This record gives sequence, C-alpha cells and structure tokens, in this order.
Amino acid sequence: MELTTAAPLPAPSTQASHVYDRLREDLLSGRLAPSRKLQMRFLMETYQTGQTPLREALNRLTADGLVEVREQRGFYVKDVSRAELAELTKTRCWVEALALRESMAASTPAWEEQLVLAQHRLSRVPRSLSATEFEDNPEWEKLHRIYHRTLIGQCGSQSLIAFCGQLADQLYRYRRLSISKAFPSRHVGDEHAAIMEAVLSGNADLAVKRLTAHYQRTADVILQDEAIFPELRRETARG
Amino acid sequence: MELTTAAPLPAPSTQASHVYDRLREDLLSGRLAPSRKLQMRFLMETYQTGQTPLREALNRLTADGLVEVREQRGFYVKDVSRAELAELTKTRCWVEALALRESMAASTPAWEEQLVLAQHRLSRVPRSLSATEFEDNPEWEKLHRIYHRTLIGQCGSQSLIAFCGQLADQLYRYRRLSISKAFPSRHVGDEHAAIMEAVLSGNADLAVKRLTAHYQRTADVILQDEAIFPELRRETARG
DNA sequence: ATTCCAAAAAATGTATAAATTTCTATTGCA
DNA sequence: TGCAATAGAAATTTATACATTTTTTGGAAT
Repeated sequence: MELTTAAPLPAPSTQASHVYDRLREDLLSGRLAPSRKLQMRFLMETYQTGQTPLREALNRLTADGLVEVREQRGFYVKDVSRAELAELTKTRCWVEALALRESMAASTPAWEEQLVLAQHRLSRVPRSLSATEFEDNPEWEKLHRIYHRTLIGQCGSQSLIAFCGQLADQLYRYRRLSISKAFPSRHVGDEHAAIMEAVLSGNADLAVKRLTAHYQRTADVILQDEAIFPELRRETARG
Repeated sequence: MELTTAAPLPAPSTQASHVYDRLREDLLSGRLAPSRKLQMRFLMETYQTGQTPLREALNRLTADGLVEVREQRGFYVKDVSRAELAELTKTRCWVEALALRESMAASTPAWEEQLVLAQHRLSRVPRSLSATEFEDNPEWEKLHRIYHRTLIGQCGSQSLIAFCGQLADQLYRYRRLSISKAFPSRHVGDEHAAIMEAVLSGNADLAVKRLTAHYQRTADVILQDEAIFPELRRETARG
C-alpha cells in the first residue's frame, strides 16, 4: 500500500486551463487593457499555445464577464464604465446582503470559527507590499477573498456563492485598474473586523449595513478616479 | 440610399451559435439525458459539424449550468438530483424576490403596461397543445418566460437579470424531465394574474409571497415525481 | 467626397497528430 | 483456483496545422 493511492483531483494538467489562469490574471491586473481587441495571432505568440486551448480559455472568460465576444469579429477585453461599476456594486450589495442574512440564519459554531480564522489571518498580512507607495500584495488579496467568501459561505446555495464570486472578480478588476491612491487612508482592516463582530453578535441588520457600506466606499473611491474613466471621449485624437 | 443601410445585428450566422441553440434545446427537453456522456464523435455525427464549433457550444453550455466538463475526460450532461432541484428553487425564490422588490421600487407606468401586456398574452395561449394529455406548447413557454422576465425587468441590474435567466433555464429542464401529470390540475394562469395584481397594487410583500409560492409549488410537484429521481440506484442492472 | 471593388487580414471550421484515459487481458501471488 | 495488480491496446480527449469564409482596409472610379 502506498501513502497516496490516487490523487482525486490530479491537477488541471490541460493546457487550456493553464492559459485560462494566465489570461485571467492579465485581465484582472489590467495588463490587458479594457476594450482591447484580443487577436488570435497575438495571443498565440504571447502565451505560446495553439488556437484550441485559447478559444476554450476565452469562452470561459466570457462566461466570467471578463471578455466579450462579437460574432465573427473576435474577442475583446470587457470595457469598463462608471455606469457598469455602479451597477455591479449595487448588485453585489443586494445579493451579498441576501447571502449574508441566510448564512447568519443557518449559522453554526464551525462556521463562526471559520470566520474568526479568516478575519484573523487577513489582519496579520499587510495590505501593501511597500510602505511608501501602494503595491498590491497577492497574499492579502487571497486572504481577503477567502474572508468575503466565508461570510456568505453558509447560505446554502452553491449557485448564489458562485454568482457572488463572479461579481467579486469583475469588481476586483476595477480596483486593480484604479490608481487608488486613497486606499491607504482607509482602515479596511477595521471594517472587516466590524463586520465580523456584527455577524458574531447575531445582528444581521448591522452586519448587512456594514458590509454594503464597505463595498460602497470602495466603489466611491474608484468612481472618483479620473484616470480610469476618461471624461470626454476623444476617439479621434484631436482630429 | 437604401432602406436598410446595415443590419446592426446581422443574426448569429456562425455555426457554433447554431449548434449551441440545437444542443441547448436537446438538453432542456431531456432528449439528452442527465449524466449522459457527450462524446465528440457522437455529437459530430448527430449535429453534422466539426469539433471547433462543438467545443465552443459546449463551453457556453457549461457556463449556463447545463453541461459539466471534467478535465481531460470530456463533457457530460449535468446530472439532476432532488437536492439540486431544492437548492435551485430556494435560490430562485430568494433572488427573484429581491429583483421583484427592486423592480417595484423603480416602477414606471411603461413597465406596468409591459407587465399587463405580457400577462394578457400569456393568458390567451393554451398551456398544452393537446386537450386530452399534456403536450408542451412552445408558444406558451416563450410567453411564460417573457412574463417572468418582465416581472424582474425593472430592477436595474443586467447581471441580476441574467442570473435569474440561468436559474430559470436550469429549472425549466427539471420541468421538462418530469412527467408532470399534475400540472393540468393547477391553475397557473390564475397564479400569474394574482402576482400581477399584487404588483400593480404596490403590495410588494404580497407579490413576493405569491411569486415564491408559485415557484415552490412547481418544485413540489416535480420532487414527488418518482420517474425522474430513482429511489435506489441500480448501477449494475442485476448483472 | 462618396461609392464600389479588390486585396489583405482575421475569424471560423476541417482534418490530422499527440497525449491521456479507459478498458482488457495477462501475469503474479495467496 | 480466485483475486489483485500491471502492462498493453483501444478509444477518446486535447492540441496543431491547414483550409475556408467573412470582415476589414485601401485605392480607384464615378
């Protein structure tokens, strides 16, 4: 008998999954700019792969709302706009409020412990890698995601959780696109602690209020970022 | 000058979209049975097309929750279960309750008129094509979908509406899979009228109560259908 | 300046090759 | 003789290369 008889999930060895991960990272980080055309030739050279895995990846990303496909004229990076940011945020507040209430209604000691752990771990990692200027910390992002996922994780609906995940991804891209100099001034750690505190005390109204305020504040900061949303459209550069 | 300068949406002329539509119809109708393996060779012969358009269609259907993909071992028709039916129904009740409330909060005369029209048109078409036994009427299904889409259509969130559409599709498959002899005994037309009446009177609580009861009743009928959910699993048929 | 036509570019689709999984049958051991 | 493990063969999924179709672009003629 071996210790490891057979890996249940033998890792996504397929090339399509690998390209999907890389493309996704480049979309979320903004390295692939909004509304940019994703030409096959360019993608094949950049990611060193064939069309089949690429099409597979692009189709999945379309479902995630990060890529847009126009029949017979190719794939494009999903465009951004103030209107969409506002709508996504509004939707996320509605849906996560719902999911959080249901989670709290179905609360268990094990779930509360998960939440305490997630919040604790998040609080122990710095938001930015650099002390002088803001520099995205992947570890923090990962733990942040887990924390918010845990909040709604007890609601009892896989599809609802998955939908929240999609909204989170799309909004995450906005955050990354924004220069977000204002972020350091916010005490997001305190906000996370305050949400958890309300959850543990069983006060659903307060927990929802704090959670939605948390999301709204983030959106407000990005909405004010002039760099990401061009005021006047200048398609033909002063022609 | 021509009358039609350029068609804004020149119809999905691509083969992938065509296969997607046909596959989708066969999945929703149950002609492709749950948990069945979708082999490329079989699909290519059945739908008379190549692999590229097929993979494209299958990937989209995976995003719709009608097909499941397992890395390196192919595509499968999404399986059904009592647990999933219950969870989908629960989620739909939650999310559509939310969307309906927001629609009503943002109500306009134009929207109310849309709703009246949708309900009227639905009421004028027979639920079944045959009077003696139940036979699915595509026209009724189409109008039914429009009616429910209209109810939540004023909520102001495209992504929320799209999510509701996905849930509707997945649940529609359960309805089609079920023999549903009990359906004729229900007066679904009255239920639709009652929901609309509550909406027009501005009573959100009542409208939501009637809408969720409407969905729950449908699920309860299907849950009792012994034909779709095998009690004991008999994988090796008395071999 | 506008329209029409031709050439180029790019997306969609087909056929073929490579890699992985699954099935089958044989071998080894109790 | 029966069971488990293993190795080889078949089938199937995944990836590549090539062909076709559609869109876009550029230029010439009206």
